Amino acid sequence: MTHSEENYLRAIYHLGRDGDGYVSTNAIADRLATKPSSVTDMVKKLAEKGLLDYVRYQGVSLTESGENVALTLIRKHRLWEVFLVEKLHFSWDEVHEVAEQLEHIKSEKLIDKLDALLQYPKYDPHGDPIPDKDGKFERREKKLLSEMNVGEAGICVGVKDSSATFLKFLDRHQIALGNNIKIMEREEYDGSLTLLIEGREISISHQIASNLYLNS
Amino acid sequence: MTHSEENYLRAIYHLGRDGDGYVSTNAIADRLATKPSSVTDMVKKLAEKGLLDYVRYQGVSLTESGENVALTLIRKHRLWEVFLVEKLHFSWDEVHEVAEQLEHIKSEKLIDKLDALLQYPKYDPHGDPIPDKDGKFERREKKLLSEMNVGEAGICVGVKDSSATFLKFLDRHQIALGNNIKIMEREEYDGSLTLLIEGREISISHQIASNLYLNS
DNA sequence: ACATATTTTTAGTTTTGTCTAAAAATTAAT
DNA sequence: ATTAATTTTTAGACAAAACTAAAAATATGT
Repeated sequence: MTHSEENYLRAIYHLGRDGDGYVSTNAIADRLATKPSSVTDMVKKLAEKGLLDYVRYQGVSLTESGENVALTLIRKHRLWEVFLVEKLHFSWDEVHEVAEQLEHIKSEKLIDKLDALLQYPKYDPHGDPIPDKDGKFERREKKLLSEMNVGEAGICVGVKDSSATFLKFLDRHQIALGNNIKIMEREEYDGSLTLLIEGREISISHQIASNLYLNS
Repeated sequence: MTHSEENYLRAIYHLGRDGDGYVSTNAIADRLATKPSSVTDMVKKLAEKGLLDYVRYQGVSLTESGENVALTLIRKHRLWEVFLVEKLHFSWDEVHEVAEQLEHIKSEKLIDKLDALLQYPKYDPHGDPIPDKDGKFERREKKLLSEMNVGEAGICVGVKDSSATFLKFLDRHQIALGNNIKIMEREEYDGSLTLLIEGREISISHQIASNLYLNS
């Protein structure tokens, strides 16, 4: 399994999550910043290896073994992210890039020991669940802040967009996972919300609200 | 800088250490388990980039910038080895393989933070010195056990051979870095030694003795 | 339904790092 | 010193993963 093949599988897994499972060539190309023709080539190779189901002009979906590989990668990626934040004091907007490299290190023992060092975390720094050795993970109940009603409250448990720009925005506005958030008001005109976060009152746009998850 | 290029530079650094600095094509090929013709190609490329001095049919030596790259890699490799032993409880014979992968991770911040987490160690688990950010390291005074005289004593500070087989041998015979060792007797016939290690008496062959360093 | 637009695939290149086989240079031996 | 052995380099090929440009299939709009 090469780095490149692994990157494809992880991308296809993520793209399949928010869809019916079938992923288009263009979608993969976009996500990996590559050309559709390159995707076609790679997708054929992965299908050969039994990691993908592929029908020409239709798209691909992960086979069971493909999904297993993807879940192992995601496990590694997210464990490394926890390590970087907890042990090396990286901020949550800096970890993705480095974890993307670390996830390709091949050593089962390494990842199991790392898991133990971190005391078997269930969620990464962005609130995403970490699969266990068998690829199982808790699918936590959560809902988008933008879809909640005035008066409701909850704990911030995740972000939908985990780009560095968004995460830095949250830092600047002192919004963090674990914060207690209550919706005080919704502006009809633009959908912006007034929130009570850990005692402070703050106003955020609809765009921001649609990228924050609260528990439910 | 690709993984492969980095591997060549590190290999050339190590081969240059125990020699006059000039390294032969075959020596590199052997160390990297590749063919001499491949080495010639790569060596040309690295010379193009100003990392090596290369004269056809003569061999190569690192330029200053080549040596800097090599020292950075060695720094990363050895820091990761310390991490694996200290934090993840790997044994010293298991770390090399994994560190060989980890040393290629590109993130200056990562390595500085790791250095801090480990409290700026000066030596790796095999007693080899860890270069600092500027590539400087202490060249510790040490001598081979095989070259010491009966009656002399010292602390075990390093191994010359750091292959897994040798390290496991030392484990089995309870010989570890930091141990106090005194030479009790030398057998003239085969050069084997009787040692007093931390109170225990033990006999080792010349081969073993010529791969153990004591301080001096 | 038909023409047009979009998506996907094919065909043919490129780059990187490797290889084999053969040629050239260097080193060793008698 | 000339031949033989070894080392190193060249030349040509290959696999992986990407690309461009053009062709084929699918989807869309009126």
